[in-house]
Amino acid sequence: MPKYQASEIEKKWQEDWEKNQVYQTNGQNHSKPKFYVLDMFPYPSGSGLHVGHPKGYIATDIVSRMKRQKGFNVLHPMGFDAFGLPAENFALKNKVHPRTSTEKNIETYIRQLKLIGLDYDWDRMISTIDPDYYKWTQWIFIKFFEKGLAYESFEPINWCPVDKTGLANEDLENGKCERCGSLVEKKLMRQWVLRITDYADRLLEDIEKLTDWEPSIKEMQRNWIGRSEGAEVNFQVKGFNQIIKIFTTRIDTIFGCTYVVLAPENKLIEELKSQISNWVEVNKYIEAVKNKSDLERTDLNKDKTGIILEGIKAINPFNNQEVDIYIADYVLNSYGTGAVMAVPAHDERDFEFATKYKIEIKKSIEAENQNNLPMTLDGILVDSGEFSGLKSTEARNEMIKWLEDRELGSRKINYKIKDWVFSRQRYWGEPIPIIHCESCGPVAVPEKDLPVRLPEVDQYEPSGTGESPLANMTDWVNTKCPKCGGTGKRETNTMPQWAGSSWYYLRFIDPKNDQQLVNKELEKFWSPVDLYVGGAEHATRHLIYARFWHKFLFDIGVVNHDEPFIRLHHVGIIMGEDERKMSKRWGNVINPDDVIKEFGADSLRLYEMFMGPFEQSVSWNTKGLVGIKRFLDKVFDEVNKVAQGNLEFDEKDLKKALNILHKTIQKVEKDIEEFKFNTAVSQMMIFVNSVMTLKLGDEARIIWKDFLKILAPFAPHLSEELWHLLGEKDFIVLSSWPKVNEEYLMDDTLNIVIQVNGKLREEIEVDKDLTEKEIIELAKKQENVTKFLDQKQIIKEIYVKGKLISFVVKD
RNA sequence: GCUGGGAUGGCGGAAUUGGUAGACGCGCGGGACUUAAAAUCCCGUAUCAGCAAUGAUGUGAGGGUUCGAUUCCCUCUCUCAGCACCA
Repeated sequence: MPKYQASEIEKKWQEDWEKNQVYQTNGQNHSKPKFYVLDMFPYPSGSGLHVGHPKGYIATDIVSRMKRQKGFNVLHPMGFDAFGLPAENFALKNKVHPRTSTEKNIETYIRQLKLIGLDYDWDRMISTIDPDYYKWTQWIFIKFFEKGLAYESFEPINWCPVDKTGLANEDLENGKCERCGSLVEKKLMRQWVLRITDYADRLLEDIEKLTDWEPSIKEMQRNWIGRSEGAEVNFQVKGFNQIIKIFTTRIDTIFGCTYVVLAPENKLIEELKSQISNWVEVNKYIEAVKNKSDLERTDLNKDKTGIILEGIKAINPFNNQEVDIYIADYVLNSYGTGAVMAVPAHDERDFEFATKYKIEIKKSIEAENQNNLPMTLDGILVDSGEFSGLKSTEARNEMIKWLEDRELGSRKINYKIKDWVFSRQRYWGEPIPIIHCESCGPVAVPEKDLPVRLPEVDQYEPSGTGESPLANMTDWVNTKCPKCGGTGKRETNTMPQWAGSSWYYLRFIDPKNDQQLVNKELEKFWSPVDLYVGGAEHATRHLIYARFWHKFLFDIGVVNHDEPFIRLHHVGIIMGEDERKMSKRWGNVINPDDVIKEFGADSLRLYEMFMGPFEQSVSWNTKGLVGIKRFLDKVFDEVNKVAQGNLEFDEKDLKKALNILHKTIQKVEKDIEEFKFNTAVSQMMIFVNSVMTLKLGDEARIIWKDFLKILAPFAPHLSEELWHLLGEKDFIVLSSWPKVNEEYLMDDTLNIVIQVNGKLREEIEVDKDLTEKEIIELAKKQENVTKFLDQKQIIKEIYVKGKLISFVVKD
């Protein structure tokens, strides 16, 4: 008998599949239903793939193969997100041009991915660094610019001193740079910003439409967008024209307001400067705050600090009471109006501050059994003038109406999400297609001049001055204004890593189109992406950005749907054998190439699916692979026996085999749909363990062929080999998925469990045609049941059809 | 602090309209084959008592609903992830 030689088999079929182009998507065939399944494309780092990376790719591969077998026109493409910091830093470190190193890395990735036997249509591969690709990234930017959604801003932004670039809010983790972990500084600089806040409401509301997304990811997005409903209230500065606008979600507590706080960066302070009698001290405080890092400022454990503005008072519009004005760094300038009304009795932060600075604490809400201050729950208003006695919820509506009638404020919704800081002071990114003209201001590069190619430079290290390395390229920078023909300078900032990935899924539909971003008819057929799989770390980054761009493209008529991804699954991380994240630093990285060499790609695929629930993180365990290899060995040996023929036959066994086969088809199909790959694999093991003991004669060929068809998405190479061994000429990967025959699913007998007072006492096997009455009578006769029924009164008999009988007895 | 998950044998994990807890795999114990080893095959494997039949206990802790709870409700502990002075 031959032995299962994975590497030979895999090489042979990979070459054969490629030669016959079995995985090429026919983009024009719209007669079959479509299925677009997509992996979050990787950025090709220098260290290549480790075994954790392909887990999600294997899952989508299995789904796409099953869908193909079920008659769908499948689109399953792969590409590379090749711009951005990691690629550039790798290149800097290794003293090569980023393009050279990136292209080399892409080659490595493709080689590794091909070894795994994934069914990508490589003809559609895209790379974000390809000028034919980033032409359209730039085109989208210009559309944003034309619609006023891309604008220049001069506000202070997050600046990473190590990576030497500005960052978006989404690029931070606990006040540190998500890439390199350095403390982020505030830096005042010119930057391009995308007005994502204009879409905040739609991004939030449409989460409801994403019924096939995991709830956890949706919740993260909701929190990130952070909508809060409240009111803006005008507090006039006594005796002056200036108005302090504050934002609050708890206007019902306003009669308890005893002071007002401005953020140290609030521009109003400069206007009030001349009225502030202790300006010297105040200015000192503001300077001190400026020198603090963001992390110091936002440290929750620290004491709250602030300073009173002497000489001025604010007036509470509801009761005309004069209250003190403070500045304090616990108020953020970047949220709401950068000013708050402080109600120490009903807000923890205000309470802490008021206690420290001995400010009056005035109660205006009462709730049952809540006597301790601060009391932050809703309740009944007290000492609140005409609003006393109202419930908080009612009061909020009434009081906003009151304000609006008098034009002293209005209903207001605020979001935590900030506009997207979109420029990077780095070399390796898409140039922002803008020309600055002395007379016209910033002007978009005309569409016919796209792409604006990233020039080749010798020095691409970041300058650290806030200028992009491109600024030194005078030949490139100096140009003509497309509008007036006068002298112009090119924008030298580049786009962030996230730009290219915010729309790439559209390009796969029509990757070679140089006339438009995507053909609208093709887009209509293929969009949206039916299944999208990738890491959970993208929940509030890539996935929000991509939804934002997609909605914009929808608004300008480029796409036909307003959400890009119908169904989303996140893949759980594979940890090292030491239960730490796989990393060079820990020396626990496992390379798929090595695993494939030793066990074969099919074993790797099956093992990664069998390890545990798909979404959960699990540790790698090489011993676990042994079990999978044994399983595939068994399949190989059994089918070889079947191929040799001369097997014994038993009619009863055939019935059993058909029963287990069809149960397996049904379960595997359902499990793949539900992303429960681990139980699909166990079911296939159950099938093999039981069928290998049966006498099936020549019928075995039929049984095993059907089984190979459902094994094929998991272990395509082995299945293909054995399929041909059983005499088939066409490819199994193009065969049709077996249909479940209900007739074979029926069992002849039922196992009925008998309980007495809820305790399991006996199990009986009965004919499936017996009536309820007959089964109960039979149950009562069982020795181990009579034992417990004896001398007792049966007060209840419960029968769960086909499953269980429960007697309830009393002495 | 807020939000969302999770806790089941020695290990990874199964079990959903409340109905046989521990499927499948690893590991471990015993046996067969072998001069021997590996591989392979067979049997066993939650805990306690028992030769066994069987009985008792058992799904993070405590309570509740129910004939019956890993599953539903209440209280709590631990843990993972995301956000975090967002007014």
